Amino acid sequence: MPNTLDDDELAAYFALRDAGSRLQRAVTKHLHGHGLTEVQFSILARLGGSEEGVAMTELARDLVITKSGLTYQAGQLEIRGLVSRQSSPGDERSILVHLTAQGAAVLSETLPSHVALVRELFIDRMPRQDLMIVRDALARVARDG
Amino acid sequence: MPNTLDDDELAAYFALRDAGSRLQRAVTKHLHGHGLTEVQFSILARLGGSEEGVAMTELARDLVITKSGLTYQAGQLEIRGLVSRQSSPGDERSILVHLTAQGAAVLSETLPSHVALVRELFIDRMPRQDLMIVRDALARVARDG
DNA sequence: AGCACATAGTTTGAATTTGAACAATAGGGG
DNA sequence: CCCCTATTGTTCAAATTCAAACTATGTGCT
Repeated sequence: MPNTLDDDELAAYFALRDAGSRLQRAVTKHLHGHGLTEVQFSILARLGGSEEGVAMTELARDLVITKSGLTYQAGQLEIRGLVSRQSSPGDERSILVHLTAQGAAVLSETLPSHVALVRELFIDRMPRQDLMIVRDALARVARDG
Repeated sequence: MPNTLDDDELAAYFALRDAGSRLQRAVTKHLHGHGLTEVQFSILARLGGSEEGVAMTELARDLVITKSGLTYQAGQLEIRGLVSRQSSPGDERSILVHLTAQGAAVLSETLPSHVALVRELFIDRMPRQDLMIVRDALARVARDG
């Protein structure tokens, strides 16, 4: 394991970092047109798949953001009426975050064009076979264990 | 081009976003131990390959950050004596940023373990053949033109 | 029960990032 | 040369992010 990267390795590393940056930038710009930051959208998207609500800590872990950052953004979304927070029946410390009807409406307004953008910038730029390899390869990156 | 993503496509999208997040998080943590933010490190790394200096706008474009953000971080690095700024001989508007000797020292202290980390978390987690596919596929993501 | 430790979420203040407005220089056409 | 527009970099205020300290609740052990 030498402490240098050859040209191919360096190119792969930069490709990953640049692809992530460029895609994030494009997505951020698109979401801004819908009045959402990327973090806010990812919160709504994650809540969209859960009728029972999601606890703050789990939400922060899933979205790879800090707990304090989530507290701030959950507060912003709550002010706008897109999510609600209620303490968990089982654990008095835990707060379950839910999508409100209004939040669900914003999500379904935003999701189709978000998906179209992801398809245009990422999915449709490579053959399906390569996409599968990328999926499996990236799933192992920086994964614990 | 439907406005939904099938399971494979969704998995690939999340794999890219999550891989980027996890790798960034690990890299950020490592660099913090060397007294650098990721943006600061990327500035030093980019300057490391250029003896003539790099203009602010070009630097911001290469690193996919805003110009004002770069102004701030270049100022931080200049205060610490790691970079210097001087107006370009050719264009009076342009500012060329250079690595100082001290900046080069910090870079060469940090780079080997950074590279080792990238190798451990990314490069060494997939066969070389897949790495090449990932490199080529990601190079096309969200690329203009 | 009582104590120690772990976990959930918030608060706080500082650092960073952003977008818009701004000042200065460059370049092209009349 | 003069105007018009584009480009370069900075400044400013506001928004966001972070890490550390903090409060409150759960869990296990004795």
